[in-house]
Amino acid sequence: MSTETSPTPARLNHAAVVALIGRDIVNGKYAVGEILPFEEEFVEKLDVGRGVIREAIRVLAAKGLVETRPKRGTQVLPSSMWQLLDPEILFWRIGQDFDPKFLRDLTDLRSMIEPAACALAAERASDPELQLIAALTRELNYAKDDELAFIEADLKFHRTIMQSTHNEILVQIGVAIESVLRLSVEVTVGIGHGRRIEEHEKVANAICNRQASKARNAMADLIGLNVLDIASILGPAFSNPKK
Amino acid sequence: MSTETSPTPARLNHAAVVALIGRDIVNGKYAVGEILPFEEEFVEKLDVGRGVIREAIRVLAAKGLVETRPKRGTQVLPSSMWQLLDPEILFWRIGQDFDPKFLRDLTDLRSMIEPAACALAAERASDPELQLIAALTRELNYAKDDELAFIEADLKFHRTIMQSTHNEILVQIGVAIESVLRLSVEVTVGIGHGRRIEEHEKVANAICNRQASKARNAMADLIGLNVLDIASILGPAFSNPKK
DNA sequence: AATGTCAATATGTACGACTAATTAATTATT
DNA sequence: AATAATTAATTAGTCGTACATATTGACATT
Repeated sequence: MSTETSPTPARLNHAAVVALIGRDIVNGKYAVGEILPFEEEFVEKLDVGRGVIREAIRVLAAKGLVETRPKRGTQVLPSSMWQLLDPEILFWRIGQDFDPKFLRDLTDLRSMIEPAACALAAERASDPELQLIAALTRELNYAKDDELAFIEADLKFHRTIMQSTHNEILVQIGVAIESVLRLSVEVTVGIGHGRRIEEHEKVANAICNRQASKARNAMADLIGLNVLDIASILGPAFSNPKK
Repeated sequence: MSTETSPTPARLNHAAVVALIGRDIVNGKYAVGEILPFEEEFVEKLDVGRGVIREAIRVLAAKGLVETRPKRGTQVLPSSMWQLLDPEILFWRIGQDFDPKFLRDLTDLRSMIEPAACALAAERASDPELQLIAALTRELNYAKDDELAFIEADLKFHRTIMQSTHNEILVQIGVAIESVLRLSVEVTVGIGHGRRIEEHEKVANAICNRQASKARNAMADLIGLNVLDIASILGPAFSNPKK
């Protein structure tokens, strides 16, 4: 039995290396401007072939995290170059801890995008999409006692609105925003969703009646609630984050 | 002399391969869901090593364009997975031709982001940043006869506002929408910038006096002008693009 | 002090062999 | 005949070495 403990130390594959180094960069273990270890060092430290390291660094470069140059090595780029909305980078940043500053940035974005998207959806949504939105508000009601189902329905509600704008870019930003959204739902677990459901219904009704500005305002109200919820958990660090 | 015609056919490097395949994907030469040629085929067709192909495909995968799996090959992902705001992807799409649909999507985004960003900037901008914004409006005036300088000053004006929100994500989105911005400036070359400068001054004044909602409205007006300019060039295909 | 040359070095590329995983065809089973 | 298990074929994944290329920094030259 003891012979089975480590059949082979489970060599890292390319994706694991990307995550390993990527996390260390976005979390500041490697400072901006710093040259990170040379290929050969990674090769022996992680016990993988050089190709794996190279491909991993290529991926990081594609995401704007690093830049490679002969003789100088691989340098960490300023964070203004990072593709912050890239799902992986987002995951590395959110997964770790909730940097209040970054959370506020995402909330800013959400406050700009979602209300405006509701207005667009009210104008552009197809009839089937409107029906889907209406159906989802009902589903929210059914699921109000099942936390997990409620969260999923909530997320799908917002996602559907984004899709109803018929704007590829907005759909994508919507996916990025989902992490804040999920947080704002999760922090309210157990305190009842009555108010939340009401607000969702207002949004849905406005969209389905094609009242653009009403939909915008309703969503702004909804987000306002969420922001209060988040702020009550994170305290002043969120509303007024350290620079 | 004839021996010098082709010293070496200038082998493609990794970045060139990324651009080559990436362009073909975003422009639909490889359809969504399609399996693109196997590594070995690229190797002989492009006359490069297998590592180059692999690294290139890794980059494309990092940008969400493709997904690789053993035995199946490399498959083009649905465009909802593409990192549309990635500078390279943006360049491949914009550089080619102006897809009216995509242009409208970007304009939607701009209409949501920039006015709200002006409001934020009015609240959060530091004093030096306010001075910079003021200085840039003056620079716009000086440069009104030098088209190239005018465009650069215009872009820098908008960029500075984004930076004044102190929001990393907005700065990045700002960079992404710069391409539409550039277009909207370029289409008006030669017809005088008087009106445009006026509008910029309104925006700048509102921000510098920390009047958030006034700044929001001024920027919305400015964008409204730009949209009209673009629509007048592209015609109905822009305002009401084919799905 | 400015410029040009050269050697050191880390990334860039190539090639060949092998591994691993997944699909599809084949065979065995019910 | 339909279904499940087995096997074979294929393609991405990895490794290792050798060589090419480009950038840097030191040194020498003007």
